[in-house]
Amino acid sequence: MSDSSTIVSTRPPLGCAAVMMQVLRGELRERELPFTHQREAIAQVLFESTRHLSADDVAAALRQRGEHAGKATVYRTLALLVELGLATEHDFDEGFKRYETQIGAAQHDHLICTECGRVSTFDHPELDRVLAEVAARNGFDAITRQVKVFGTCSESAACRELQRTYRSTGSTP
Amino acid sequence: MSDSSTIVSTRPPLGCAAVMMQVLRGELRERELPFTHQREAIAQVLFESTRHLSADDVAAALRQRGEHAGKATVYRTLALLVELGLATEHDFDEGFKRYETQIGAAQHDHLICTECGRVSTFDHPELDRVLAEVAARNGFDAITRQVKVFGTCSESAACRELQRTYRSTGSTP
DNA sequence: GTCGGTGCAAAACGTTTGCACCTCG
DNA sequence: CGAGGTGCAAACGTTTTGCACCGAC
Repeated sequence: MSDSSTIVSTRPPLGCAAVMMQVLRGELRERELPFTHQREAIAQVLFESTRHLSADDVAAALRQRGEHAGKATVYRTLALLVELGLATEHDFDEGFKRYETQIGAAQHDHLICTECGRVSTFDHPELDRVLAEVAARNGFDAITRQVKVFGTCSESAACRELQRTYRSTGSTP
Repeated sequence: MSDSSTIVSTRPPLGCAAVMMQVLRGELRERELPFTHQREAIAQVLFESTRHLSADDVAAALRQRGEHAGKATVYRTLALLVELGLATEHDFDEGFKRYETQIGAAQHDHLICTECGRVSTFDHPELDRVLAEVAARNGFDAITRQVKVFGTCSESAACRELQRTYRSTGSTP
């Protein structure tokens, strides 16, 4: 078992994209919804990416591949993927949403650097336990959760420098 | 347009509006920023409220008190309060932001009912410990966090009914 | 008196929608 | 062939901004 709460700049895509695409195809067939070129291209971009993509990022990635989809279609398709459980939507307080492949039912949470914008993920088993306990204690049926820790990362020299500054002055930005 | 009718907070009404106002006055004086009527009125509305207010809610509350502030001023003042550490901004995925008085440095987290919109708060000491541990392990300096659990509450009969349904079918919305 | 705040309207922003046309199945 | 998807532009709702005027200190 690997140490899951270390910085993994993202999930390994490995052969995942192909598998996810098969899942998508199946979900669409099951619902008798068409598997269009645009849906394939947009899903491909998301499934192959190791980052959290905005709708704009997806459109740009398509352009770079020589493909194209109107932004309405990008939004509609991303919403569809979320609805099918193949993607998750995140709001990192940037004024827009980001999307990420959702592999299986596994939840993971985010450390967001307010300096450089890097987002890293972690997964701590105790967190699941604690939140389940809180929900139970409040008669609450949890469906999904969002755990975001904002702060300063130690990935770049600039961020480490900032950490040193904050620590010595005891201040926070 | 924001629909404020559904959001209820379980945070106990504190008689600390006056105290918070004093803190605000002090912070402004320290920064040599003027303590205007609008700032006072907007802060008063927020400090006296036990709910999570949208900018629109604040404007409406002002109107009800016979006061007035342009929406630009409302937004600017709420941003100021956040910057001064006297308020926090929340995004409950409604398409707009909500604001809440921030008392001291205490963090608290939210259970959000996706059915009725009720927002309740919780504070679990273990959560602090777990998140601090995760941050430390990742060389991350945490400044603030957001923990949101979305699901179904048991406050109303309708929500309880829904819980029963989901439990028996094993499905999630 | 001076610097910043305020109000209004207009702009900006990400996102959604209406509608004619196209495509998958 | 028909249900549904797509593209474009226009609409949307929230938030921000430009600018002339006003008010706190």
